[in-house]
Amino acid sequence: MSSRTYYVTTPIYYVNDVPHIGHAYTSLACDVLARFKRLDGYDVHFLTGTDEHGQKVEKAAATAGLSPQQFTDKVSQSFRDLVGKMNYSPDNFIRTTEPRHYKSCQALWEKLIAAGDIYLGKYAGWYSVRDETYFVEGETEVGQDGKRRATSTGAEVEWVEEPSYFFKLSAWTERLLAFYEKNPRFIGPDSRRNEILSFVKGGLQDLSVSRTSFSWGVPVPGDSKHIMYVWLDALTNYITECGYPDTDSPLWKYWPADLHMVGKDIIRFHCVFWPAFLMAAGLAPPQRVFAHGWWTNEGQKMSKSLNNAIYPDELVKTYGLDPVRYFLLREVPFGNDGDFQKRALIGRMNGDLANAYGNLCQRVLSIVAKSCGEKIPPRGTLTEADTALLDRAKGLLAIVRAELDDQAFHRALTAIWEVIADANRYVDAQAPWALAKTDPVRRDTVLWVLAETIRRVTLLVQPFMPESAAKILDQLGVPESARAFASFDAELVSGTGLPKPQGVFPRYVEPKAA
RNA sequence: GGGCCCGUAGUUCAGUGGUCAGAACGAGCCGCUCAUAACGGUUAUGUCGCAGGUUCAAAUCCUGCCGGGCCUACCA
Repeated sequence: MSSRTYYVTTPIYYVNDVPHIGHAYTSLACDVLARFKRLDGYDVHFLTGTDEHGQKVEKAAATAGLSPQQFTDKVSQSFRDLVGKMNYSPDNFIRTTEPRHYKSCQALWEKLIAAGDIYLGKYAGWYSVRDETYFVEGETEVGQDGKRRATSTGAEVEWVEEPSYFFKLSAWTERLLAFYEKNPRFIGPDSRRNEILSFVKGGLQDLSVSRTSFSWGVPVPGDSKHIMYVWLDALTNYITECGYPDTDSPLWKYWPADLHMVGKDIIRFHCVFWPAFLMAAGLAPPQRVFAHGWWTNEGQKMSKSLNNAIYPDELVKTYGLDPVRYFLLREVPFGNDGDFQKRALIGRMNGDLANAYGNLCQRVLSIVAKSCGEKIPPRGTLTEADTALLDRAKGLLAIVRAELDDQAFHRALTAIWEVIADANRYVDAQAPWALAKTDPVRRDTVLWVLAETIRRVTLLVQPFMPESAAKILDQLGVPESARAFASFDAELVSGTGLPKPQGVFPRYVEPKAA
């Protein structure tokens, strides 16, 4: 294994929800990076899992007539199932209810206590019984009747105080700003970085990191009335996985993580609280946190009341797995919000996959099958047009590598598809079907150049569409041992026997309206 | 209220001072026939949100306005 490690994580998903397209999207992005880095020779660790503590879970379990543990066992499984359905390749699936995680959280807690960054205080605020939540003063207003209510929900609130441990976040403002300054790539995209910066510059308040109002959580060491704040608990999963507190663990080599992929809603926890916790405990913060955007459904926000959430299994069933994977990362600049449109998905599926890429493979491979004895044709002298196309294909690896290091999936794919378009132009310009009669030697060379171009393109497609890419590489006679990027420059060998070509990307035809 | 971002062809977007403002998809026309009726060539479409200003020169910088989005702490 390579000494270059790459540790990428999804957020751990909160089990009070069934997996929808948002979860699928985050994990997909991580999966593509993990697969790419493995092919590129890194020692990769890809982690996903579920966050299983908190009041909502405790309540939902009670409603379902289950113990919290039974309840989370059940819901956690639906996220585990998503891994298979979407063909993700995590190295592990962590759950915050695992004993090793309790140990890790408590060890971190004790470190923070020892460092003087956690103290016992009082948590006070405007509590709404109906909403079961606290509001800060600014989120409430006093009505005509003299009663104070939460502005957002309209529920009456009362002043409540409870003992709570606090993390001295206020003391970290300057150190965090210095950290962001020194690590300009810590937060992506830039728009989010700006938001975090202005948030932190506004000054930080101490953070309540324990609760006494419910019990489904990690107990605070030495004070069993308290359980840990779910975010302190949840974030810690990233180091639990690496063996914390045992820094001699074989997995500790992966820390600090190269990338925490998150949705834009949880960026603050990852970019402010998490590095502060880690630095306070004397641990290195992650290298980078990237926040992607949200999907809307045909222009509308997805919500429970509209009942318009998009579920990955339904998409996969209708359109196939790889087209969905491709669409999600190609359609929208990663980091922006995106609108999910059926029409757009079908357009990508038919235009980019079936017509451009699939048909390119098919038209080339079928001539090879018919005219070259089902073998990789011999390669003759290369013309300028040949080397021009081959050079563009060769250059793709460096481009895709750079784009993916910026999480610019859409740009990586655009670059690959430009070469596919070049290849289609090249087919028309060279017209191998005409060369069959006039110059079969030249025809063979043209076909070799095309097959070789498809090989390079397809190696790079692997992380995005693993199954489809594998089928194409099979049809090109590329052995599995030659599919990592170490073999990127190992050109096709003339004379290699080939199987019968078969279409890999079917066109999508709308079923007759019911 | 404060802060950040956006408004460019039918659609999605690229373009941060300087050739006639670009791409993709969609549309029209032409070509090809190897291929999943796929592929290639070509044409057309824009008061670059509005109004001022700076400059030899602005989609690109500044100001104001209109429209839209996001952030503004313990509820994941």
